[in-house]
Amino acid sequence: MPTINDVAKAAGVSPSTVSYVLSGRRPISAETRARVQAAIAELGFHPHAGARALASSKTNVIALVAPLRVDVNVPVIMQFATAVVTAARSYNHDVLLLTKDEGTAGLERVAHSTMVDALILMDLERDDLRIPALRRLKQPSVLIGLPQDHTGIACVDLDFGAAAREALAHLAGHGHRRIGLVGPSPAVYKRQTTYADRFLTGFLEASAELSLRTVTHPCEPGAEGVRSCLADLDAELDGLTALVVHNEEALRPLLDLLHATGRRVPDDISIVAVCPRDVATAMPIQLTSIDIPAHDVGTLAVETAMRLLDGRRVEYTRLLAPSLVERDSCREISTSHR
Amino acid sequence: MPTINDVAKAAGVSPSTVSYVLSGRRPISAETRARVQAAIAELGFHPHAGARALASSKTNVIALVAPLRVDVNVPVIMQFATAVVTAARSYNHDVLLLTKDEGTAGLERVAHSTMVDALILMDLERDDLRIPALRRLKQPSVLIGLPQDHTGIACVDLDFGAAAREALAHLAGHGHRRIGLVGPSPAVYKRQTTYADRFLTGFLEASAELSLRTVTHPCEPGAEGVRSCLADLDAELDGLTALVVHNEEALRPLLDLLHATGRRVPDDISIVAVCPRDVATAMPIQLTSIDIPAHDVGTLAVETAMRLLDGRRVEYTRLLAPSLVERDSCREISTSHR
DNA sequence: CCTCGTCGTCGAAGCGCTTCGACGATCGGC
DNA sequence: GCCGATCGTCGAAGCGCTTCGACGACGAGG
Repeated sequence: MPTINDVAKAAGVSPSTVSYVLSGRRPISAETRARVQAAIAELGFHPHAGARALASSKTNVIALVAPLRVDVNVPVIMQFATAVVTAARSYNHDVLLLTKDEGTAGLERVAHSTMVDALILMDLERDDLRIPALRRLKQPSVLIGLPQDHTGIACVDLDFGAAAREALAHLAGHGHRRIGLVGPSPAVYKRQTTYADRFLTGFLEASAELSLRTVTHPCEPGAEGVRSCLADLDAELDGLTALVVHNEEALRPLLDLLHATGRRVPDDISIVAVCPRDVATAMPIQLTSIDIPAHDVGTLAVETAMRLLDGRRVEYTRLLAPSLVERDSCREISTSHR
Repeated sequence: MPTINDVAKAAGVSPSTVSYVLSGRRPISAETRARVQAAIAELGFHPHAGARALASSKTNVIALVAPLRVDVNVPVIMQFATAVVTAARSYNHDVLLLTKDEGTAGLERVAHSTMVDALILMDLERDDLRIPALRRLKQPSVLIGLPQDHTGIACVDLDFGAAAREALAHLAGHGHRRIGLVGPSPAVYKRQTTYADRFLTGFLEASAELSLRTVTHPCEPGAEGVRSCLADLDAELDGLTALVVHNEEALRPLLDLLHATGRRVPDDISIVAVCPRDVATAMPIQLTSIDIPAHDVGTLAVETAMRLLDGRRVEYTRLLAPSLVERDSCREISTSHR
């Protein structure tokens, strides 16, 4: 492996000149630069990352802390990860992958040993124990999610409150007045990931504002969970004409169940789902849905980290506006049904 | 951030002694060791990764090159990644996540700049262009998959040939004689990932050995693909009593289709699936399946990399034996049907 | 009782890079 | 035509660690 000294000799300059050619931090004559670049290319020189990190205190690596349990939301997590890696590369950074279950210790390990310049975490809980630890690190962090007290730490997420409002507004605009919410599983609420609450709050607010009759229920996984959730919703409010589904894994069994019980979508019942685009379109009926913009969120998280790294200002809470895409699962309700 | 010098002063020893306490490469008296460790704990010392890498030429990081397109096989990829990260941590290594689409250049970048000690790649194609590049690197690599010419590079994978044989043997053992294979999508064959061929070859061999009547077909994604695949199978061989399904995403629509057309599983038709355990059990009917042991493969890949790193011998081709788990989708065929 | 080997520790060199200060050369302004 | 600023380059220091050789001290073997 050639070093910067080899390059310097080959180009007939000093090592520092090579360094300045590489970093552009000082003016170098076109002629010298060309000679140096030729030498670099010829020798196949790549600067030693460790040496660089040591001398410059920058690693050009960011940590991504992902929940790698084999979970329900695997596809979404993958999308986040993909977006983060891709975006990081576009800023000439690499990504070190950590699992959530290394917890606080893992964060401190990579931060203290200067393996990374910044951290991006996903799947934050309401009172996430990692947050105080994060504050103590010298590296900046960006959260994908919105825990309770995130003062001083940048957060990026979909605006789930607005998403709920948009879902209801859409249905109300189509004449629906009696609407049920199929929520995430109780486990999600228990895990205290705040998006569930934010969605629910938005849902209830919009329901009140629009004077709707609504009813909400969490939904256990599996066909049985869906069955009982729907039964509960029906029991608590009859004449439901629409469902908002904030539970990816419930979608499929829900559609099966509706089909089996002869309730046609959208003729008898309309549905707005909150899920990634591809899930909405992979269903037997194309679902009108509010996208979970994992790609945008991941990219934005990286951008934010980069701004933080070069000392630019950032907004500490960025909630992306939801966007509803109409497909085939909602229909205008005739006035007679209202 | 305290340095090794701070620790040395606090403990009243020289920096090299601290280093030897950390690495254990030279004997240190119990007393000194205790003093040093106390100083380390008190100061919260973590060795600087870059400095370490520079001085020792070891980074304690391995690269994981994953196909991060939003693909069909997302859950399996996640399982590989999880296993690799977890296993790597157990060897005190971290994982740098690269995307497959950085291609050869990405590999060379991280290898030449000494960011990683070893590489693990997944989703290898038959004549993968990255393989010659890998051979030129000074870091060892381990492949998850089995490309054509992998001389000198360690490979780890499920033995898909044996998996096919096991599936057929199981069905034959239950009296089935006319069996169809629902294969991966044509895109998979086109992509030249060899597992599809290995499975198919094993299937045909076993079919011959067991004197079965079999028919095989790739299966396009989506309900329509499944419908036409099944139609083709039925057309080419009537009286099918069993299906081997080597296509995760086809499972769901296939079961729907069979249900809709009144063919009961397993009463009218038996099924053996090749898919991760959790997919098999998430279906409306628990599927007898051959597991894709992503966790084991990932762990083994890391182990192999570690052996390579400390110069121990490894088997250059490790194909894990498949294991079939009986669930509810196969039944003994009565002799009258044979 | 002397020697040799081992144990425990130290000091110094060096890993490959960045960056600061210095310095000659060049150039524009008056 | 002279002075100060700017440009382009160099040398050296130093980032924090590992590792090699050296060296007392000490115990065992003859």
